[in-house]
Amino acid sequence: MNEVRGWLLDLYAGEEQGLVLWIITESGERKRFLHDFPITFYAAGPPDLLRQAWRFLQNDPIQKTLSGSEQLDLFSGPQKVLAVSVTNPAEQPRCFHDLWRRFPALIYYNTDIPLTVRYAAALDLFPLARCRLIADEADHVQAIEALDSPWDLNPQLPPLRILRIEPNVDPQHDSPRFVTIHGARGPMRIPIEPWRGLMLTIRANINRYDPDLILTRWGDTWLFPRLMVFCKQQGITYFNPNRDSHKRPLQRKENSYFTYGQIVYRGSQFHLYGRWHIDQQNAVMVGDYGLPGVLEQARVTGLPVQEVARKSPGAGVTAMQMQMALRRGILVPHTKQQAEEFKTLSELIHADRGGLVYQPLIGLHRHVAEIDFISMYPSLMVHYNVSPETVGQGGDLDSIIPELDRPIDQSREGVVPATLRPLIAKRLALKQQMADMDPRDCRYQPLKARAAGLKWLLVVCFGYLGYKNARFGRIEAHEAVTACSRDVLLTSKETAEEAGYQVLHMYVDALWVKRQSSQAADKPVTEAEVRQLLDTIAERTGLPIALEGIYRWVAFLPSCLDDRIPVPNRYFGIFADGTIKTRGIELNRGDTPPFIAAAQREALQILAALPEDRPPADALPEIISHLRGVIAALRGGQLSPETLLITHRVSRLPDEFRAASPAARALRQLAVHGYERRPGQRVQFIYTRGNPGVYAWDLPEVFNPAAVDIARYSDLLIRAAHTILQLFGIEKEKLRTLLLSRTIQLQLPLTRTS
DNA sequence: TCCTCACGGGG
DNA sequence: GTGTACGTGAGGA
Repeated sequence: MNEVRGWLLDLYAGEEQGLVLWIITESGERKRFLHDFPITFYAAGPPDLLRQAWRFLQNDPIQKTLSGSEQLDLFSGPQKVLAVSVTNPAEQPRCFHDLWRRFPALIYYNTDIPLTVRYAAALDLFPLARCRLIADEADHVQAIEALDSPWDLNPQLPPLRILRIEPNVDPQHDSPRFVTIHGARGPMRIPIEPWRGLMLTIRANINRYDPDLILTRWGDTWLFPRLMVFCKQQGITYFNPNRDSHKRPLQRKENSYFTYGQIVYRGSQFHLYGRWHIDQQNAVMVGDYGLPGVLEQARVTGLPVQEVARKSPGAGVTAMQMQMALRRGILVPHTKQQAEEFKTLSELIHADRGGLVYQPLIGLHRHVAEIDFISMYPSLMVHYNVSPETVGQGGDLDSIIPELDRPIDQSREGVVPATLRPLIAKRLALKQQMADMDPRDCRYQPLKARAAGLKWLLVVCFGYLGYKNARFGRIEAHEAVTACSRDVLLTSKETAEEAGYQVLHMYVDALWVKRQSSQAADKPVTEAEVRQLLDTIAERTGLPIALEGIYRWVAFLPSCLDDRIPVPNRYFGIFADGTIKTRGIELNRGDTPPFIAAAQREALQILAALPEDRPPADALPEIISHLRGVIAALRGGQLSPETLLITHRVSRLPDEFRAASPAARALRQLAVHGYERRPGQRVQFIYTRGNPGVYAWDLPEVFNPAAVDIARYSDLLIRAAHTILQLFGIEKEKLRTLLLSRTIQLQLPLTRTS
């Protein structure tokens, strides 16, 4: 018998039996173990049908044990079920599938739970867990235990060996000539032709360095698929980037799927066994929270590292809820795998009609404090115990939320709040550590990435609650949360008003307040005063709340179509420290050409640079002169084509467009030259004069700068400038003259705002 | 004026 | 094989 201490690196079903575990030992070895781990799933239904199913399974050659038992359904309580325990995890999917095909009328549970999630629920062992195991001479695990927990704030992680491989250019648009390999030693450049040489070099590097993680760019969509195709053509069987030579890498096809109200493109995937492969170009969220965030998510969700790197956080939330259900002995219903997330982006961008939206007072306001609830929806779910199985259960009707016409059972913590509680606590604790640290400290960035990884799990969980296809979703629970949120915001408004503040605006989880005009409205409100208000609100609502900041001034914008109507989410302002915050204006949009976003930002920076005691309108001459400079550069052809690029994410194939929008015309241009864009991918173009009015970026022919549609870009610039300058009473047409006239007008017709 | 299409957060 | 918010704004017919 051997005792081994180390970290759990990888876990999957073995080909012949049990689970395969890869452990990075404390002494630095990478060791493969086998662990017997039967997988149980359940079927419920009429007794005679269950008896037929039992007989069917007895005649099926897959090794398993059958038993009758009683398990808890989240909604309908105890159920008599047939338990099917498949000895070899690799055979469980097929066993279930055969049964399901033969008995589609039965209700199935625990059929599609990821292996790592089952393992975490059964043994507290999650990806990257530190563990101690005892194995026999054949490396079969006899006993294993965790030495740390997903909720440890600063766990000790294994030292990972990382091999980086990336081509010199984007293979989608160009033909790479070499790849750079960065491993044990410094970078080396390997020519792509001949592929045989490239394959041998990569193989040699993998063998020599034995990396735990191969970090690539376009490894999913280009490098590995191409290498495999090459090897197949040449009849080469010895190239295997896995650490586990018993298995071939797992390839998944590219797809476009609908989620959060838009089409997302996900390239093909190339997963390894015994080590990880992450393609930074295909791991959508990696840019947001980086490798530390991915590892953090793997630890808390129990999903494999390679999966969390490529999936959206919705999959992580589902995994956490499944794990919680397994731990509590609650059945996880089988649903055919649909879109992985809630269908709307609403909770993400605060546009949910369920959340309270207030009409702001249009115009510029001085000395305004913005107060935000922290992770408001998750906090509400925990605070009010909102869960699919608690809403509408027990308790009396006039319970906690006046607006809510149904009770929420408070006798036991629900599955969803129980899942969220440690997540919220951990994120807050990490943020607390960050607050006590110098941002230049090398430990700061990883903390931030981990906190961001957790934040995303919290953000999507609310959407899941209302998603009818989610395992633990129920629309009533979703409504309960939004009802609670409105109640909380209204309570906050009352509290603020009682404390002598005027509430200028409220938006889902934030409110903007200033002193009542009777109370020396122009005297800056102090942080200490607002903190007092915060404490009162936190006390009355029971929710965590934070001061986003105190604005020198903030401007709420009217609708572009009717300047008397305010829109709730278009505003900008300058905080006391000079920081700019903007929402919903041109520079926030991904489809604004970079030079326009930059010009708008510059205008705001000029405003921010103004001494505090001067009125904002004093910045006008400098802003106008700056914008005139931008127009001059545009006319003079001094702007690089890249800064003129408009980026759109297209929702359909070129011939599926009903309207010849600029993006559609750019797509067609690309198609003519044999360049393909799948729905969900980006297309970039420049407005040009004449037909077709666009130049699609990435076209092989050279871009002619003389073709740029200067009038059109001027219009876009004027529009963006007007968004800011309308506050100073400058009409769009006046602005056009100010910016476009060839002679400089010395007198600026300015209306001062009070 | 109507229709189509795309965007949106936070740190 | 997946499902289509909602409000706003832009561009084209």
